[in-house]
Amino acid sequence: MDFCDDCGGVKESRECGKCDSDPVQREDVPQDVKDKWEKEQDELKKKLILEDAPVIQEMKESMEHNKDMKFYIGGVDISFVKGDLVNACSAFVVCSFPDLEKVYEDYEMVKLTQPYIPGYLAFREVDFMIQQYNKLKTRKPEYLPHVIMVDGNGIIHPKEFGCACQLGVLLDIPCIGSAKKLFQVDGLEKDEHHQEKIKNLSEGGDSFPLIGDSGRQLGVALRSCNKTTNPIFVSPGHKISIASAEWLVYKCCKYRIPEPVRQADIGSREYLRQNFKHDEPT
DNA sequence: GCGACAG
DNA sequence: ATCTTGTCGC
Repeated sequence: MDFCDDCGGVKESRECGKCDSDPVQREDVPQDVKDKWEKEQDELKKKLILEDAPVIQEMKESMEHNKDMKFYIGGVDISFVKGDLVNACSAFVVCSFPDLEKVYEDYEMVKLTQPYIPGYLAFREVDFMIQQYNKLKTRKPEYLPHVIMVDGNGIIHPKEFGCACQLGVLLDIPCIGSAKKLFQVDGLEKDEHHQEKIKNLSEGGDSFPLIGDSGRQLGVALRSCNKTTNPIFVSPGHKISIASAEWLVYKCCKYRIPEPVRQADIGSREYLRQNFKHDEPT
């Protein structure tokens, strides 16, 4: 029996929608949906700001001058039920900064209706995050985050408008993308050149810029702590510069993944393990 | 045409 | 995204 390298499931079961050998079975997304999404990205991109909001400067100043101001950083992530293409848990957590204590967490079962298409992740996941942000805004406004970190990319994206950009623009607050794998866009490659640069990241905080064929820098590959050599890929989502995004993400890393996102990841998996039974209560 | 393709 | 087991190292 064959197993899928991507989802680990039996190939014939097509659990991840990707491991089928029969292209006819593949859920081809209508071209008009992609066209619609592309136009929406173009529209939202007009509002994109890649400069630091005042609060980002405040955070830096507070750190540099030992003021003891407290800030809040949000982390969002969605965990899935294996073998279930629809049910998932969306997490929104808030950590204090700079101490990185979890001060708020919200988990919600959601139904993923839109497919995952590289380049259009936001259309699959961002609505739930906005929903949970609004819930937080109503119920615990004292914990509203000054910045949100997203498990995905900001401007490291074919249109320089990834998930973190879309969330940032729609909420109009600073957002940062932190991805575990390099999205190979604008000529960015994980070739031996790239691997060599990774080997040269000798300690936590080391990084190298990700500059595309266009000559534009889209983000950085960051060794986020000493415990790992495997970098994360950081790019601004909205209202923050590349340098500040890198700075803030590094400040949030106790482990490889920035703490707010890591807590959202851990929390949502745990929530599924305890609350999800194999027949969803409508 | 072929490979690549965040989560 | 999801699964799995051990293994190596601090």
